Amino acid sequence: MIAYALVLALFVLALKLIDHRFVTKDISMDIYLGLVALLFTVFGIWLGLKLTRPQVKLQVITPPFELDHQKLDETGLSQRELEVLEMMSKGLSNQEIADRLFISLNTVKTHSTSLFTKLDVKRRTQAVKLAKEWSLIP
Amino acid sequence: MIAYALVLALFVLALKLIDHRFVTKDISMDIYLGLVALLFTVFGIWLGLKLTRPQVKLQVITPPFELDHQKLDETGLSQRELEVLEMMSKGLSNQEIADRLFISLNTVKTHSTSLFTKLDVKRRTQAVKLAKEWSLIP
DNA sequence: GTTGAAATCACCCGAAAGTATGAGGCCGAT
DNA sequence: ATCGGCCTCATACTTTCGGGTGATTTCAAC
Repeated sequence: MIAYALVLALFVLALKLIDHRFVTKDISMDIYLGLVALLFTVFGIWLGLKLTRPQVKLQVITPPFELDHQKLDETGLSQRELEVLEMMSKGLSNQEIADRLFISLNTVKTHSTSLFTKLDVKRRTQAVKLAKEWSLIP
Repeated sequence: MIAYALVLALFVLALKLIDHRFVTKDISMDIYLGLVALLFTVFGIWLGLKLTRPQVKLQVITPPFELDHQKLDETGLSQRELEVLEMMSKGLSNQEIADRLFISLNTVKTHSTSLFTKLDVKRRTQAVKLAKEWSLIP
């Protein structure tokens, strides 16, 4: 605030100086006006930048997850398989997944096996890693 | 460019209009100057914003991984345990980790067990998930 | 010079994960 | 109507994981 007031005062001072110099030398009104306009345009640009720059904060944004349908189609994963995969990524065991999905442990194993085949991996940790890289899961 | 020229022309026109109106009415020079200054300050602000805004591109930056030493100390993980954890996150089996680290499978198991205890998790998938959230691994 | 943390390894055992194979029901497409 | 994919489940088997326990060595710190 004080800084802005000071700068403004300086400008006004400059204005007055130019005023006197030009008026005494009887130079055309248009040129004088042009100078003033130019001066305050520059001032405006400076002011605008000063006011908006701090607002542009550098911050790391975590982009919201969005499923890559294209990649999903490529893998050929079914809905159920994707669900199981997602739960794996949350660190759940096969039994916990079975319980949450109201299906048997064996069925979860079947899904996981076929899911591993489609992703061409051998372990759930690999599957999760790959699925994240391919934006199949958050 | 053309747009800017047009806007500038408009401003000059407005200036002239004000000029005529005020001069004919014989209003004080200071007020006239003040108005001009204000007008061009606003113009400057607008111009400055127009020119700089497009430069501020919205882009998602993947921040380079940096280990959170603070969190690492909190967990009390040893160097070897961290290594094992990192390899787990790459989807490697205990045997593969043992081979890459030139240690026995049993030793890897020991490390993983103590690592699970320190992170308070039960499975490697949970450990990997947590470690990522805590910036212990990329 | 003891103490303690870290790293190494071993053995056992049960639990979980993963493989192989088969099978039944459902549904949409040819 | 039959064919294929999906979902479901089962049995049997192998492999991997993880817990428990104990031991040795090294190395730095007190």
